[in-house]
Amino acid sequence: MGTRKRLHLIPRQGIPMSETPSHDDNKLIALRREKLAELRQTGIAFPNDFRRDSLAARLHAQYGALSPEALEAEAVSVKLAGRLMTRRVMGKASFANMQDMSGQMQLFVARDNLGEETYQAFKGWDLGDVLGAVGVLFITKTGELSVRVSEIRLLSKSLQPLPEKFHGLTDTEQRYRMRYVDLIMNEDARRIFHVRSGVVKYIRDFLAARDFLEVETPMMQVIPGGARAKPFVTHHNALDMDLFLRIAPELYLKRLVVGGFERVYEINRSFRNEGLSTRHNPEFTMLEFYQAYADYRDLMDLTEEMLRGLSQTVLGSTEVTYQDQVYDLAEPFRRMTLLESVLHFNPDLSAADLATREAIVPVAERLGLKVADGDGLGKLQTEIFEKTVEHRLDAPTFITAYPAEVSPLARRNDQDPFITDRFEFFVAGRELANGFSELNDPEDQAERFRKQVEDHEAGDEEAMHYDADYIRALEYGLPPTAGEGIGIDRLVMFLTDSPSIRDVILFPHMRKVG
RNA sequence: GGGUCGUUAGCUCAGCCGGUAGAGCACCGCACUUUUAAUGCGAUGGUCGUGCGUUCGAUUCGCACACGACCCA
Repeated sequence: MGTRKRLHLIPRQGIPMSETPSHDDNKLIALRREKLAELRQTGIAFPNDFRRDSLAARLHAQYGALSPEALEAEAVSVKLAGRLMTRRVMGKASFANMQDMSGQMQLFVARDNLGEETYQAFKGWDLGDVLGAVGVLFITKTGELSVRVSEIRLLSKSLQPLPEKFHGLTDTEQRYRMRYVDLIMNEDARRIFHVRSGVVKYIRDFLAARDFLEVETPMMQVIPGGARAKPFVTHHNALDMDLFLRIAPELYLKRLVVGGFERVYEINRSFRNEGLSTRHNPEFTMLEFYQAYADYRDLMDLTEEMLRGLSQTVLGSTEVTYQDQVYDLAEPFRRMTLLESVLHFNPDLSAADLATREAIVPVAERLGLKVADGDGLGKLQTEIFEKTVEHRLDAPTFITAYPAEVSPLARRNDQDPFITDRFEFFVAGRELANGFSELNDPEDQAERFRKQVEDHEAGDEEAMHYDADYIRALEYGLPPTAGEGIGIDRLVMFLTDSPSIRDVILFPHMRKVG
């Protein structure tokens, strides 16, 4: 019971409602509870009949630039609602700041405008309380747009004291566990999730304008497919069967292309049963889209256009600052093959070192990679790429020509069947996107599934399963198609200068409190 | 999984060589009708993450555990 004093802040685990103590040993909360009890006795403690007609930010935009005289002449009446954030009491008059979804507005609250009784009540309210205020706009002698309040009411009593007004809530653990407090206190947290919403909206608009159809495919799957990853398992009671949370929507989306939805996309969660880090959350949001009669080159062009427009629209600029580095998305993205990039970043290696399994094994071992008997040339090439190149791909770069061995769902290259028509997109040393011309040869796909099953049986937990229904779908004929996945969380990290994926997920996964 | 660091008042943080803990904000009281980290005066608030050890004595030293942050695989 080590965190006794933290129980006020961290939600209790496993305590039934009925056992929740009715008293608080914290004086601040106890005092607020007493005030609430008094409210219950004198009337409706949580009224819901106040209607606002204005938002703080809109008023600043509309009236903030007016002269005090011009504003006074307009006599603008407003009704605002929001949370009391600060208060400066100077005897019979006070200033306060109220925060709504758009921003903050200063209130001038004076006894002579409200009457003694309401003014005393106002002084008894607490920071964090939700208020409704009616009044007239004016500009203070220090030049701040404010409301001269004529009526003010308490709408929701806040029992929990807010963090300190100047520093806010800074402890990362508490920010993630109690995101609601983080959002109340930290402008930057609000900004990130506004950007995130803007990113998703832009992508929907971008794809809708190009005739893509948004769909939702199963998140609970009998056969988890579409990626190399360990799935979560859950259980369906009525059917008495295990189901997997999806690791990717890919195979279902391609079934829809078979069905004639020639341009489809989905933006939603996938789940991968791997460790937590600043780059991995067990559930993450991915955009996947598929376009018939297009190849991976078309998608590289589309990706470039989308990211450029996205940055311009959401951030107002194609220049993105991430961790003190500036990336200009207006410049053409670099393109190189996987082998070219390995040679570029490993000047001591020659093409011959990477050309055969015999030559590459000692290279891999020298780099500290574990080489298994089943690892072919393509897998080793890719592992060397991941180890020596990936984190150094700073400027926006498409890497192409991934080996077929590590791309079981991608179409082989016509000239060189060892590689596939695939790319991954990197910026700031991180993979943001993965796309390829789809493998639509059902016999080749069946063969590659069989190879995956062999790997799985040999102990590779991430290897894919054989999906017979997907093969049957391909046998009906998948048009030549290209598809791509973009990690929305990582994209938002990049656009919001967030070092951790947890900064861009509202409720990131945390270990439960002891 | 390994390493490093952190956990002290509701929040943000000090706390030296081991002697039962301080500040600012918030809260409470008083004063104050244009403040904005309001101001002035006064008061309250602590199982120092948890457990075990060393010691006459542990917030401080050691070990284990919990949670978190960063780095590595």
